Amino acid sequence: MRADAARNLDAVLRTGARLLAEDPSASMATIAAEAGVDRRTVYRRFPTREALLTAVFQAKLDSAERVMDEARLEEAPVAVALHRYVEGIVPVTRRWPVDTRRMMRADPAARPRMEELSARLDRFVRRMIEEGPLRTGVPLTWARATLDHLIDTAARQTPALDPPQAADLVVDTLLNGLGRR
Amino acid sequence: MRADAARNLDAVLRTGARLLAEDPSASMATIAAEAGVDRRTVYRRFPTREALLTAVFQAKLDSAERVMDEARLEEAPVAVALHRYVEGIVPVTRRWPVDTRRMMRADPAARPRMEELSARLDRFVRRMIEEGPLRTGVPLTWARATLDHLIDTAARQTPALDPPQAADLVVDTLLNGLGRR
DNA sequence: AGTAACTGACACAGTAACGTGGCAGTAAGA
DNA sequence: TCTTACTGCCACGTTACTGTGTCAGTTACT
Repeated sequence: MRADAARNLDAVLRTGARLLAEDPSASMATIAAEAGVDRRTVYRRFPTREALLTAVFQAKLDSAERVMDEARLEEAPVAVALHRYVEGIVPVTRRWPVDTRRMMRADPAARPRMEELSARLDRFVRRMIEEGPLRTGVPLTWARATLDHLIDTAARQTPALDPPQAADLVVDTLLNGLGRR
Repeated sequence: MRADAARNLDAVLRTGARLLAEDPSASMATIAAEAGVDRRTVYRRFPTREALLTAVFQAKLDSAERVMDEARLEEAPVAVALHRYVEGIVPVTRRWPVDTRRMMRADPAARPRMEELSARLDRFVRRMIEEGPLRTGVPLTWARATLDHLIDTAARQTPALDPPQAADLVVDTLLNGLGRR
């Protein structure tokens, strides 16, 4: 692929992710314009609107998977893996702000992969409960949802924080809450 | 207004809220069908699609405002007000699951009212920091966002929990986190 | 039981987005 | 410098949704 083509492809993907995140019904024309590219160029890379969505989701899933691998969710000590995962996933959320739930509805084909990642995270959370960091009584689904939302909040609401700082904040809030100790 | 008309109106509003929450581009035809009502009937109550959106938002804002009043956010002891607010707002979130952020974009006219409620909640969170429950160092925006998201999670992910239980969970997680103590 | 309000069904024009075809111009890379 | 991959632009048919008109039929309330 030629260099300019690759540049355009990347611009479309990223712009698409951004616009679709804040308005899922953003038109192909709008995305193309915002990416500084002709509408026809978008259609050349992605035959249908759905294909573009799929590509965006794939990109997000790829990144998330890589982060999980590098955090060594399955083997590393939980405390270490947790911090590393959050630190890695925050930039991914910022770069691909598309909503995961909507993603699954819009592209059923991505579901199995999505659920694989989700299950992996669930196993990690269970490990956090069993091996110490998390209280024993806490329901797995609640812990999981809380972790997801804290990450989301840190990624979106506090763009000023760099990933390590954001990870500190998330982990501390998850473990200790915001109350006086 | 006749009784059947009121029933239909309510059905349309609630169905609209539900469908629009999971797909902001849900068509009037879909909403009408799901509410068991003719498309024309919806248009009789709400001249435009936007009018329906506005009505849904108004309904949510009305409920939220009432909850804040009843929780006496400004006067009651913070611990009491917090629990009462969460307990009251969880059913509101469940009944009107529309996303607040998207709401503001879709209906700029609702913005001032929305921001008034938001500011009220911000003042309450500040009071929580000053008067004890929350740690002193915690940034207001982070505390606020965390509270909002915990409420959201409890309302959506754990439909089995009744409002008091959900409030217990939210408050405990907010103050103490999920870590071992 | 009678009246007025309300509803459902079909039909219609207007608009916006999707996806496609063709072609001249431009810029990357040998 | 030359080839060719790539782009921008205009035009077109198709589909889906919005919003409106009409009217006969039904249902709530007096």
